[in-house]
Amino acid sequence: MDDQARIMQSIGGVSLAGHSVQGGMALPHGHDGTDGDGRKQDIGDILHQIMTITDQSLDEAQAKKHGLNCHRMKPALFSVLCEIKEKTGLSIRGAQEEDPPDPQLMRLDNMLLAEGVAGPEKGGGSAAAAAAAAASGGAADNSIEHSDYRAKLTQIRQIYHTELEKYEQACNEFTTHVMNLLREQSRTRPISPKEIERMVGIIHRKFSSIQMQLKQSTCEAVMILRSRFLDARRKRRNFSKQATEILNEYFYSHLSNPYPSEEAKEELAKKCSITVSQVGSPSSVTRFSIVSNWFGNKRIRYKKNIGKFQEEANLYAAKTAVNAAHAAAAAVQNSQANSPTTPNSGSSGCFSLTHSGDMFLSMQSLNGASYQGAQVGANVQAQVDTLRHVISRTAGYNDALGGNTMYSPRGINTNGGWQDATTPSSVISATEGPGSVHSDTSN
DNA sequence: AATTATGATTCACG
DNA sequence: CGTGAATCATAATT
Repeated sequence: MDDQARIMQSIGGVSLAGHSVQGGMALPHGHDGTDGDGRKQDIGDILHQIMTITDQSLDEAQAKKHGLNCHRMKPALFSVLCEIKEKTGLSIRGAQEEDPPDPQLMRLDNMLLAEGVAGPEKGGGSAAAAAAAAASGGAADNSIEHSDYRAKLTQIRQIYHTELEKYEQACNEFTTHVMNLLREQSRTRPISPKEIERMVGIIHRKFSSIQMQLKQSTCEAVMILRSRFLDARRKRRNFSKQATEILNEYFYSHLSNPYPSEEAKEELAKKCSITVSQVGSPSSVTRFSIVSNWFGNKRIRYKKNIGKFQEEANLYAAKTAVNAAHAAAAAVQNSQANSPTTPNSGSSGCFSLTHSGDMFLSMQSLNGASYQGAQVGANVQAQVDTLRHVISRTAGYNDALGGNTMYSPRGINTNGGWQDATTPSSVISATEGPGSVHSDTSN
C-alpha cells in the first residue's frame, strides 16, 4: 500500500491526471503518442512479464512484482483498467444499489422492541413486562409465576444480543479483512475504491440478512414462549383476594344497579391491580373487560342464587359500612335533614332487606353505598334517597312479608331486569337457612 | 376423585 | 356494543 501510494505519487506528475480525466478514451489514442514506440515497447514488456510471472519462483515473482509496481506506466494502466471495469460493471449494478427498508425487517424490529427483547436493557426485569404494565395502567404486576416467563424472556434476550453482537463483530472483521484484501490486490488488480465500497455494501447486506434470520427466530421463540406462558387463554388465574374484595364491595354497594360505568370499571381495574397478569392476549382482552367479565359473572350468579350470596352480601355491606363508618354516617345524617326524595336511586337493600328485622343491616349496607358514592364523588342526595327507599321498602316489605317477594315491587323500572331478577326472594327465605343465621329471624 | 368456585368465552338479543 | 345465558376449562376445596 505504501508502495502504491509512493508510486502513484512519484509518477503522478507524468500522466495520471490526464488519464483520470479522459483516460478511457485516451488509451486507444495513446498509441499515436509522440513516444508511441517506447510505450509500446514498455507495454509489451509488462505484458510479457505478467504472462510469465506465474512460472517464476516466488522470490523472482516478488522481485518482478516490485519491478512492475515501480514501473512508471503502472499507475496509468491501473487507472485505465479501473475505469474500463467501472464502465462495464456499471450496467450490472445500480439497480440494487439502494436497499429500501425491508418492511419485514421493520416488523420484526418493532415486535422485538415491543417484546422488550430489543431496545435498551432494563435492570433485571423484562422490558416487556414493564411495558405491558405501563400500557395497562401501571399497577404492580402480581405475577409470581411470571418470573418464570420473564426469566425465559431474559434468556432469549441475552442470546439474541450475544448473537447479534457476534454477527456484528464478524461482519466488521470480515469487512475489514475483505477491504484489506482488496486494497492489497488493488495494487495488482484494477480495483477502484468505489468497488471496495460496493463490496462492503454487499457484505453488509449479507450479514443483515443473516441478522434478519436471527431476529425472525427470536421472534418465533418469543411467540412460543408467550403462547406457552401467557397466552393460555383458558388458563384461569384467580384474582387476588384484595381484588375480589374491591370488586365485591363495589358490587354489593351498587347492588341495585351493579353496572359500573366505563370510568368505574377503569377505576376498579386500577384499584384491583388487574393487569396483564390475567390477560393472556393483551390485544384481545383488556383489563377493562376483565372487570366486565367479573361483573357479568357476578350478576348472573348472584341472580341465579341469591341465597347463596346472602352471607357474602351482608358481609360486604357490613364491611363497607365499617370502613366508611364515620364519613358515611355523617353524610347520611346531614343529608337526612334536608333532602327531597328521588325515588329510584335505588337501593342496595335488595339483599340485606330480606327480612324486616334487617333494617339496621340494610342501613349499614346503605351506608356502604353512600360511602362508595362519596368515594366516587357522588352526591349526598343519592345516599339520602337510597336511605329513604330502603326504609320505605322495608315497610313495604313488612306488608308483603307474609308472601314472597321481599322487596320486589320496588323495582325501579329502569333497571327492571336486574331488579326483577331479585324478585324471587321467596327462594331466599325458603332456602336460606344461612340468611336467617345472620339477621333474618328477627321478626 | 368428585365437587365447587370462578374466570373466560361464545352466542343471541336489542 | 353491552348484556344475559350457557358453557368451557381450570383452580380450589372436599
